[in-house]
Amino acid sequence: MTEEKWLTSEELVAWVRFVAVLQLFPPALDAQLERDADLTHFEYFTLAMLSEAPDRTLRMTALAGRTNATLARLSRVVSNLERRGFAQRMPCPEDGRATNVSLTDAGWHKVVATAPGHVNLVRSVVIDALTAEELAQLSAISARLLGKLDPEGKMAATARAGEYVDRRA
Amino acid sequence: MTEEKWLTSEELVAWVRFVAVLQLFPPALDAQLERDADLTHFEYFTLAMLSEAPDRTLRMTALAGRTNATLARLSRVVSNLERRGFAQRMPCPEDGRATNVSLTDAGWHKVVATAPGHVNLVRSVVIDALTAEELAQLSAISARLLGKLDPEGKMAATARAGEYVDRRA
DNA sequence: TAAGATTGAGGAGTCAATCTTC
DNA sequence: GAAGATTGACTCCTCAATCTTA
Repeated sequence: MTEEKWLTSEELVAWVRFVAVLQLFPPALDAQLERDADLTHFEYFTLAMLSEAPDRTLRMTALAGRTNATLARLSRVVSNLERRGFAQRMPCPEDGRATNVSLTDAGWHKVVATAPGHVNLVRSVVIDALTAEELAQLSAISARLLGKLDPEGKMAATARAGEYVDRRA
Repeated sequence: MTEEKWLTSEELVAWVRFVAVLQLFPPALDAQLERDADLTHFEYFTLAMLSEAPDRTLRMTALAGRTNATLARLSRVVSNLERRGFAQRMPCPEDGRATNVSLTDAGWHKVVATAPGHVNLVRSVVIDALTAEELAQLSAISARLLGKLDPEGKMAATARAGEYVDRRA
């Protein structure tokens, strides 16, 4: 407010391009997953995070952190996944206030069946579109931005990062 | 689908970090603008694009391109801006099918009053958080991604990129 | 028939209020 | 009182259908 500093033209171009990416990328992720698996990207990401957890189970709050979501949003999405048979809620034995969410067998199979097609999209739009050097730069830049967007690191998705590991073998 | 190629661990970390940015950044933009100006980021961006246009006027389709939005979404948002007195619709004289949207004086003042605070957010989260080199890398990487996300370049926001120029003077 | 734009219906997200357990 | 989680009310977005003009 009191700064009165504007953007140079290079800064401006960078920002407007980046905003366009922020606007166009999420719909592209949703489109592929809804078409091929009838899942939003957020639903897929939620199932993927559960599939990586011990016993394929997490508390609501922990899952909210891994998916960068509010508890209110997650609660509705989990209800929906539960209705479709992909997830299941149970009271947490250790803390009566908490709720545990588990991936069902059907949910596990859903992730396994959906992952390859989704990875192909990620490869084609990001991984293969950039040089190895650029991808490393994107990774570093994202880490810096997350430092500002989530200073306390509550959103722990970054830490584990096992979303797309190969589950065959 | 038929590729069966998975991600290396470096690729995975880069992707999960970037997804977190995609999830956290838009809410951060909305929060600042709604708090300080009672506008969503999309509404602000729409007003800003109009403020850069000749006569502060654009056809709906052109404005949809500059804002990376569908016509259906834009139509509802413009109705809302019109109701609040920031924009105004008029039939296009040259093409009876088309609609022109203009920024009103109130809309112009709204953009001018809102821009400084928003620029401060952009500076603090992106511009000042990155080195000059990283910002240039982000710009180049964004351009590459847009090439995949919008191959035909219909979303023309990138081309003009005058969103945040200093309008004093 | 296609292009430009709008709208109805339904789904998804947000904020604030609420309930229960710690 | 605070933490964990859910829900009601409202807004926003999407898809498909529709209307008008070219």
